Amino acid sequence: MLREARKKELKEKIFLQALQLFRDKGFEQVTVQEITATCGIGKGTFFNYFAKKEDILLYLGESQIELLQQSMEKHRNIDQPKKQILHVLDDLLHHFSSHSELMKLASMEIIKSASLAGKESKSVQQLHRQLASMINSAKQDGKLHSRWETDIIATAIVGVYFHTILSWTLLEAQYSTINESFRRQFDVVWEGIDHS
Amino acid sequence: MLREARKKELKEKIFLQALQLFRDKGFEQVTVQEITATCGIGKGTFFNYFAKKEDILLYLGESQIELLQQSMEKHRNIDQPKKQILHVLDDLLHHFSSHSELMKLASMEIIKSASLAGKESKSVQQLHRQLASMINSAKQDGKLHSRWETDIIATAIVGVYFHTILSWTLLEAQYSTINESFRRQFDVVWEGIDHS
DNA sequence: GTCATTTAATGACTACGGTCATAATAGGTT
DNA sequence: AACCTATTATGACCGTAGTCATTAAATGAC
Repeated sequence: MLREARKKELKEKIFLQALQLFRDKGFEQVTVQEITATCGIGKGTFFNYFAKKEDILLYLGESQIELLQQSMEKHRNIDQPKKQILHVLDDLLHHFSSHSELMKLASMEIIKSASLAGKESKSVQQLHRQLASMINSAKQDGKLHSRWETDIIATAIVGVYFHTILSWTLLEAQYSTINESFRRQFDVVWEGIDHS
Repeated sequence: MLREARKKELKEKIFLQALQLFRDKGFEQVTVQEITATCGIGKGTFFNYFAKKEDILLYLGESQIELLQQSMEKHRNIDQPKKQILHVLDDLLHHFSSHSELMKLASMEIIKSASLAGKESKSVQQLHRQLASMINSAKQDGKLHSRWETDIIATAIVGVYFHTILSWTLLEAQYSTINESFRRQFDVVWEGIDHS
């Protein structure tokens, strides 16, 4: 149906224009009026695509899922599960670092909406799911021996990852610092996971 | 000066009335009008004391500092630094648990404002400082031997603590679960800290 | 007590996020 | 084409956070 294609196209347009404006002027300084004017549509139309202004940031978080999948594809043939997961998460961290200001805001919104809704956001769920799938494969291929259930392992890793992101937003550190800190934390956690 | 006393008194009144209303109806459902009406003052007066409605939540976070100091006093004479710190942080967690809804919101605001301001909030700074002071005392008394600088140790512990808080807001878990998880994480970190 | 000055209180006003009833339009049906 | 229905666009409108010029009050000097 053409309808669907148009809808998605317009949503993408609103999303991209909004991001550009946010980058230029900062989230708070951009009004919904401004976004819609830039897109050549009426103000009300915005809210047909995003329930709240903040939802642009949630969508940004969700759009990282694509990146995640690309990265998993890229590192599909790495043998050691630890290395594989580390590479994937490092890709995410790296991307995060190159758009840090907006990504920080997006993280806040993801956490906030998750804590208000009492359930995890789409993007966190996805990360969890993809990690679980990597871990399961590794288990089945005999590359990982652990007494923990896959879900528990995935949760632990997501926890470390988010802790890293959070520290970053708080400490305003460089990518190299954060990455280093992440690796150290990951080492500790992995030691508890892998009983090979 | 009487001026100062009155000011503080009114700020406290606004703060307490606002908290009560937030608890009754939820943060979003309470208007500034309502808060000021309950206090018998004009709407504009609110903003002489708190720059934003959200700042009530930040103030709530800061008010935990008192609790922190009380707790440190209470456990001042515990010999082992590990036990001492664990007791203090457990007190904080426990208090957090008994006002969890508001404290979750407050945590979000603390993190948010910290990430926007690019620096840590008062409450986080205080926690860091007090931990550092405990650690330093322990070092000087020969009760703790570590190759790490005091600040690094304090940062690591604050990190674990905040990770715990964050997990809590995301997972909607019970106090006992969270507390258990915190102890485990703390054990791991402490192992890296203490080289006695 | 009176005047001057600093500080706090106030509510009309502004700007923006979000709603909603209505208008426009696309797709399908005959 | 003519009509009907479901979907999308729209901007007037509403409620509220936050501003600000003005008023009121407190403090201090003489």
